[in-house]
Amino acid sequence: MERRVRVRFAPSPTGALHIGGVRTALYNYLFARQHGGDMLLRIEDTDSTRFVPGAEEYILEALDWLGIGIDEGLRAKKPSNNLKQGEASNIQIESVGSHGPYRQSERREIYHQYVKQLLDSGHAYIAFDTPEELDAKRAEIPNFQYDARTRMQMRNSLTMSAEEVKALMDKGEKYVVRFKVEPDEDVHVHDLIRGEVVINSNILDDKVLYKSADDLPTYHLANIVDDHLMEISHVIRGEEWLPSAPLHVLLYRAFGWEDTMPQFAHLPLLLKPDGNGKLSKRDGDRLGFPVFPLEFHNQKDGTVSSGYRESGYLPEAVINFLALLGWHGSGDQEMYTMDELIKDFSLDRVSKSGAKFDYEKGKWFNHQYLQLRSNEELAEMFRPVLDEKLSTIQTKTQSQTISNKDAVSNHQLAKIIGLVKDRVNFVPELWEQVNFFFVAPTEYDEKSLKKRWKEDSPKHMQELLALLETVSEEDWHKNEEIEKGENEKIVQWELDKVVMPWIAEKEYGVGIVMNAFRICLVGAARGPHIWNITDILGKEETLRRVRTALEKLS
RNA sequence: GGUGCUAUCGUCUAGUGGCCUAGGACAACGGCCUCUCACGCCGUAAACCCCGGUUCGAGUCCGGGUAGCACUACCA
Repeated sequence: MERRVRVRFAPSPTGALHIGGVRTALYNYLFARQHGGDMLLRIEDTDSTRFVPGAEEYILEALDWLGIGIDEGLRAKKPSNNLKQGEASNIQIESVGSHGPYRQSERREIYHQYVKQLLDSGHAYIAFDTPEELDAKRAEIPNFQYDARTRMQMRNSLTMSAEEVKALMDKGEKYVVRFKVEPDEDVHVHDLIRGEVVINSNILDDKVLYKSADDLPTYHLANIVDDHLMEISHVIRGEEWLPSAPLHVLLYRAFGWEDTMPQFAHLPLLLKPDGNGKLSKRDGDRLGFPVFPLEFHNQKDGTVSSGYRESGYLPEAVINFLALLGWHGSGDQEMYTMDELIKDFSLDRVSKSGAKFDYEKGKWFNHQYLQLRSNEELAEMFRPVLDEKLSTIQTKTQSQTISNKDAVSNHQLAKIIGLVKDRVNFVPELWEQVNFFFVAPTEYDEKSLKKRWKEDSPKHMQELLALLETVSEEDWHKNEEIEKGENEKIVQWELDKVVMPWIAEKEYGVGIVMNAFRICLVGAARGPHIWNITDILGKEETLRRVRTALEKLS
């Protein structure tokens, strides 16, 4: 039977969406798109005590930012990519589709019906054991498990008369509904990634399916009922669910839904970069990289978690990076657009073993995608960073160290960024590369001075100053592209034609003069090509900086 | 403790019995380019967990060890 592909991402709103969860969402999305199916988003909020306000919005906004589209269920109503850092999310949530509601807390009545079905068919029973009683039992008996061996010693509807049970329920006694697992049976789970997994039912316990305390089912029941009702064809989720997959198979069987049971695929876990174990929020804090897509302000515990977006990551880089963590394409390709991923994705190319989170590679991906963005786009992204930096400097120094601050047009900024973008991994890092264009050096890098500022340098700079003063404003910026060899171009600057012959004639040495000049302009021996710098700075500012340096360094 | 999953360079991985003298990418290292720092380009180093078995032939199949991870809640 060819079934329409319908997959779901079903997070719990218990905080920020973990990067591992993002990858799960991505794989689901790629699978759905590839098969022309539906990607649903369902919120699994059956644990009312762990609900964190804002988490739902956060999840939807994160997926929206990354371009992981939702066809059905809950999704962000309008994209909001222009949030300032730290600003609370203001997204609207909309619900689309005919299989709703898509929040489990809004599906109580539906679950009642199915709990009753299991009770009536004898696949489940009511248990009155309190958490305290269970704790006592666990303390008393090592490895205690509520199952076929022990349930007849407990307080439940199997050991009590119907009248007793009814009396207790009428009295308002809290109870749970437990799944009655039949012993001595090998349960087979067919996993698309791992193949056949067999577990004996003896090791399964009688899982709680429903708790009367908050009138909500537990994950297991809600999950199976919803996946069935929502006609989910494939369940793609983290490996941590593999041990409970047999229970889920048993549930499908108990409901009589085995013929439409979804196919399972359990994804390998994302591991800590160092040592072992699952990647956690704390690893991010400890090792200094984000574990969440977006910055998150947890209203419940007051913590703030850094995000990829706020750290300067491009969504396409995060997607590419995540896609390759646990999956590999059919060839040696590393750079993938979302469309290419959709084409090439395949569950049987998902690896079985956990993947250590390699943050360095993530940086490399961002570098690659940054180069692909236009200078204008980058200028737009960098503008807020620049404004902030400049205003702090201005208030801090109280002095007018900022040259042409107000004159930085988008065009000019884009031009500057074009000179340096290939040396940064992140947009905010641009500042370290371009700061000298906006702020004249007030001090000079010691190491550079030691190596590049020689005894003769002041004399050289005096002469260079005199020479440069003779250059007309027009010639100052003049340059032309000339062919050099096969499809290689070189920019020939007019200033080069003026300065180089002078150096040659005086036999000063290009390196020593140019580096001293560079120190005057930049404050250190770094930066783009010198004539690009003089071009951006302009004649007046260039000469001013040389004079300043001469004063300070002579 | 029990159950399950997993096991190739430091890391992500390719590899589905001969194409493997084990390939690619990140990181590292070296060189080239060059007025500087980068980028880029070129190159180097770097791995089949162990022990058996099957086979003419094993990274690849099987068994056993070992190790790592996950699960073992009225959490998901």
